[in-house]
Amino acid sequence: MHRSRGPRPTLEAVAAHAGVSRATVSRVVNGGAGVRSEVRERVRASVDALGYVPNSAARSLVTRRTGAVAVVIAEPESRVFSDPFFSRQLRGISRELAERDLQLLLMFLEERGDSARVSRYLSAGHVDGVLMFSLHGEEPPLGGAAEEAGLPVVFGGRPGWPGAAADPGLLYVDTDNRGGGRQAVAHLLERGRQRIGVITGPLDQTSALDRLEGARDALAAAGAAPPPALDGRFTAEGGERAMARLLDEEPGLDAVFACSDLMASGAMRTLRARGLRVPADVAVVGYDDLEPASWADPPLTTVRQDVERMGRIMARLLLRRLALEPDEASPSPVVTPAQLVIRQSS
Amino acid sequence: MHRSRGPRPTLEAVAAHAGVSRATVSRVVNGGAGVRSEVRERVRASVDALGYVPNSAARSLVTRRTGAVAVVIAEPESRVFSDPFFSRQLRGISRELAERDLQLLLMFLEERGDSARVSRYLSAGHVDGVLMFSLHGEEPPLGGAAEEAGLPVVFGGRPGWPGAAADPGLLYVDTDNRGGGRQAVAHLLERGRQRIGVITGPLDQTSALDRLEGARDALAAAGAAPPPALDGRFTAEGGERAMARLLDEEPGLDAVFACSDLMASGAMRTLRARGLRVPADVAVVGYDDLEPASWADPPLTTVRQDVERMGRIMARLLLRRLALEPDEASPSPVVTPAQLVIRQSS
DNA sequence: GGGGGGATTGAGAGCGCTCTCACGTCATGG
DNA sequence: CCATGACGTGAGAGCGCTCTCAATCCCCCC
Repeated sequence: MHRSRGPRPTLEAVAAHAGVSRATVSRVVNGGAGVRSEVRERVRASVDALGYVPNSAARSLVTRRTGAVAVVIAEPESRVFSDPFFSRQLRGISRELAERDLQLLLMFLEERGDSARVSRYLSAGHVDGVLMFSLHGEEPPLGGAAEEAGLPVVFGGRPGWPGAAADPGLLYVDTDNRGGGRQAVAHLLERGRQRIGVITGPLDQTSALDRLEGARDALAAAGAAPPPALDGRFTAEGGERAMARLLDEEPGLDAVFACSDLMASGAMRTLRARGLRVPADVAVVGYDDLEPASWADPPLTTVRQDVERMGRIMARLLLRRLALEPDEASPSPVVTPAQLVIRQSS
Repeated sequence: MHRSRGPRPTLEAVAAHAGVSRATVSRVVNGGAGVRSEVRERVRASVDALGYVPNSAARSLVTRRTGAVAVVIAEPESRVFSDPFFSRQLRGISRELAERDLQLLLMFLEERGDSARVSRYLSAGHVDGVLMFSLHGEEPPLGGAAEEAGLPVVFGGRPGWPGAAADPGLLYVDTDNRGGGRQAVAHLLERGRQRIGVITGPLDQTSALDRLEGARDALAAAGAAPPPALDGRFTAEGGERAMARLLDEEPGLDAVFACSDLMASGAMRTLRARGLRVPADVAVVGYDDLEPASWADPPLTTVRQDVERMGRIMARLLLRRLALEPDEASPSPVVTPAQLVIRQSS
């Protein structure tokens, strides 16, 4: 029913067509409360007849709402996409936002100049709120810019910069990385492994650090010494190299906890290359439970986190900050559980 | 230098601060042409002092430009993210857009209702153009809505709906799937394989269809019969099942071309389960050259496509449509090459 | 039958910005 | 010395929408 071509119809045009005022059309378009049903139907008919769609710029000029939320990822896209962690989280976010008819705006913060660009964008009022993934923990990245612009922010993953822990207004969603690390190593201990190595991620990320801490917790609880640990940089190649060095440095090693499935896959490559059997000679536990983890040979024991749910929760926290979600209590950070999935590699 | 808190400063405020008119400030903010350098500097100083950032809603209300481009993916996010094809393409797109200071707006079109939502969003003038991935080929998905709203659209992948081929205005970027399929199978033939099976993707996607056609081309060129082909749905499980059926139905099978690496990984699982060696008993070629392809055991021969470049090209085509990129010739579809990467699985 | 009150509706004032035009103000050339 | 531009600047008209506020209408009850 769209009268196509020509300039898009405005409220004014619809009003004229329906024989009412602009205000009335506006009311109908925005829910139609307080308009006689007869008039409402007439206006709706005109809207359809003309193919009217509200101009969002005009609308948000006056409402100061954009109906969009930015997801800022301060991480190279390569990492983001090679790591299903983000994808799943994004899916959760996107689902949650879609339900509220909010748009998701994805922004990558990769190179130096990007920061200024993104910052400018956020300040320009394109979005109502920000979900931020900033994994490298040095300093509050764009938090400043966003907050200055009065935008509510929710972080994905526990922020690691100094003072973050002390900031009561800081909102984030994280998984229980420490608990996950603890479970992984406790499991290896249960299986009777004696010398357990850890392949960690970059320790400037709280997730990497927490998993290592969890591993230490488990060993400490069993009265064992802290494990030898090497950084595998969360990549397959890093895992490969770290495994090699661990084997060289710890001759009796009979188990390894790799803090990501990617690193575990690299580690298994090294083990295979050296003729070591998994799990007979060396047991391997990963982290993440990516899909490929189950294809590995042997299928990988790993730690699963409900990442999609984390995404949803992030979105929900933001919505509460935006006060779209009426809720009495002021929101606070959320940590979701991690769960060991036992397969054949351990 | 930002005077924070309080309402954000407007042009008016900057004008007052600098002692000039709103128009002059606007000129300075938008490039500063035609303003005496002395005045320009004064205005710039005021902008800094007040921390002025233009209100994008107000701006695009009058300019009818938003500075944003939507990427619409008519595919479940699960698929999108499990398939690095998209991620890389997105990276290319995002890079290209970032260089032009355009924002990327990612939208998934997953469930039934999403279509209306996205369509509404596009019509609402939130974006200047659309990059659309619509793989299932039945009908022009949102093309209608976008075009009706006067938005330029570039498709990722050759659209497959009836009449698409005939539409001269249709802009898309694709890889040479047919050529890739041809290379894969030609390679297997060169290796002396006699009975080659194909595990295809869903044939309602042009990419899947083209790869199969390519395989047929290669066999036809060698004077061989068309290959047995089964749909593996572009998933690892599908590949597993398809491989099993192929083995059952084609006893002498000594090679398989799986039209995606995921399916190849599934196929290899089946082969391993049946005690068949790769490549001694059955050679395997995949498609995509995902990172995990090289971790496989043995590392997977596959077909690589420069996906990131495809993304960049898509973005560039759109920019030309938007006339941001001055260019004499009217843009036309682009097909990028595919390249066989030989590893140990064949 | 008249008054009160709630439900509808319309008029109009902006939201913050861009852009056209008209209005100086100088430097130039006849 | 004045017409002629070129250049710089400001005034003001919207862009399309929301929202307040006042006007109007209708219905009910005394």
